[in-house]
Amino acid sequence: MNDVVNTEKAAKKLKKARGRPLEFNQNEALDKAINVFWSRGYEGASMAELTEALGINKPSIYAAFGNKEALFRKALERYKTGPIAFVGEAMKAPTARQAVEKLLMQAADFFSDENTPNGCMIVQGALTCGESAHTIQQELIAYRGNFEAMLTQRFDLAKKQEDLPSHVNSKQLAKYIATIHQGMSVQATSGATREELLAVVEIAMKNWPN
Amino acid sequence: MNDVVNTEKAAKKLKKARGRPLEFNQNEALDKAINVFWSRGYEGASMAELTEALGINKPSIYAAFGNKEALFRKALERYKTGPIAFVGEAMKAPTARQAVEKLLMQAADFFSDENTPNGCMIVQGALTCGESAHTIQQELIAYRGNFEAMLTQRFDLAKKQEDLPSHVNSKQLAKYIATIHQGMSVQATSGATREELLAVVEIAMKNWPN
DNA sequence: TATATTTTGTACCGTTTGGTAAATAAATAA
DNA sequence: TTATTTATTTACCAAACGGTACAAAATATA
Repeated sequence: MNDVVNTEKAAKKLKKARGRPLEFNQNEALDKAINVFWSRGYEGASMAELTEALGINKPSIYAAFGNKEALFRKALERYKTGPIAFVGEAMKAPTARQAVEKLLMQAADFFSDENTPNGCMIVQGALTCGESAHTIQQELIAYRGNFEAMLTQRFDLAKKQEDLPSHVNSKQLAKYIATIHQGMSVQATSGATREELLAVVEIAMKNWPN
Repeated sequence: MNDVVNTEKAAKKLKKARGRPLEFNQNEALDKAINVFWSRGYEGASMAELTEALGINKPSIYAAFGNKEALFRKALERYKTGPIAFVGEAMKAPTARQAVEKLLMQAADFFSDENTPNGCMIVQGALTCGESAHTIQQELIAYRGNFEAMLTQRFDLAKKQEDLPSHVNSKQLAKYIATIHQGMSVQATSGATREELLAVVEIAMKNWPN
């Protein structure tokens, strides 16, 4: 039985849990939570609605995830590595221009996807809110800041590779792209179609530095 | 006394009111309401906070404005003709390019003004929300639609005046400008400075059709 | 002065909010 | 079997939500 030394985490996964087993899959529950927070925003999503969407009783949610704030955070983290994983992928394109084009075109698809809420959870999760949501609001601002920093880095790299001219200001260009991206999210939330968003991308890409 | 026939409205203004006079100025109260809704959003602004900000007791607010929804609508209407009156003014510039440049540069100032909440009330008033705010959410979407229609009209006019080339798609260009505008609002809400926003505007204007 | 009319302040309403206590159920370990 | 551990269920909590009843106060009219 005790033949190999395992890490605590591995042990936890291998050993069958001691008490009554969970009756739901945590990741599936998080996926459902993502959808509620995504369409309602942090404040607009009530625990009652979350409870019903997850199909789990409230005390089970609290036992598994902590509280509403912690649930949002975990949903957000999963949102980042799931639905919007394409963002990081797009950066790997050979040129900065291709990276941005890929990012924005995929965003147009993603924001207007009829199988998911429109727009971006990170933009509309808590743009404005009451005092009680202030922490979450700040965390989302930080997420958007990281997004912009990622773009800046990509452009700095492109300049080193002489893929972008040296006179380009990476930060300013990144903020411009982020602005388009966030504007597209607002547009999608308001009902803009995939085609409309793609037309916006086409115009936005016309002034790429050369 | 009854020497001239007045309209009902005029009569109401001339005749001294019959009962106890209002102890506050309705427009000043609306200005304070604008600030609360602007920074908190419709749902994030509680009647308790509004009551305190307006310096009026709740029953007086309800007597004067109806309910929270009606208060928001009246504040919004005043926001349109007050703080953002510059939007309509900008359209009067001699060329479409100048109109847009004026619009976005003034928006950069406005969104980052330290004397008022950051961003735009129409964008962040109810981007996402619970069911109870659905009507307000739709009304704000309509407001943004009107903004875009105004831009489209301006570009159509410019095409007639041969100020814009005939191949330009007015609707698409309008949506591009609206996207930038709304993205700037998100950026300002997240802490972007006037200078940063102006840099975004400069890049955005580089690809103006010629 | 008396009356009608309107606003104000206090104190309250039912509902919904996020969150939890406590008993029961389901599993493992001894 | 019995004890231990964990999850679920029901029922509940205080606080905050939007909204209002009602009496007192302030004005114009008669």
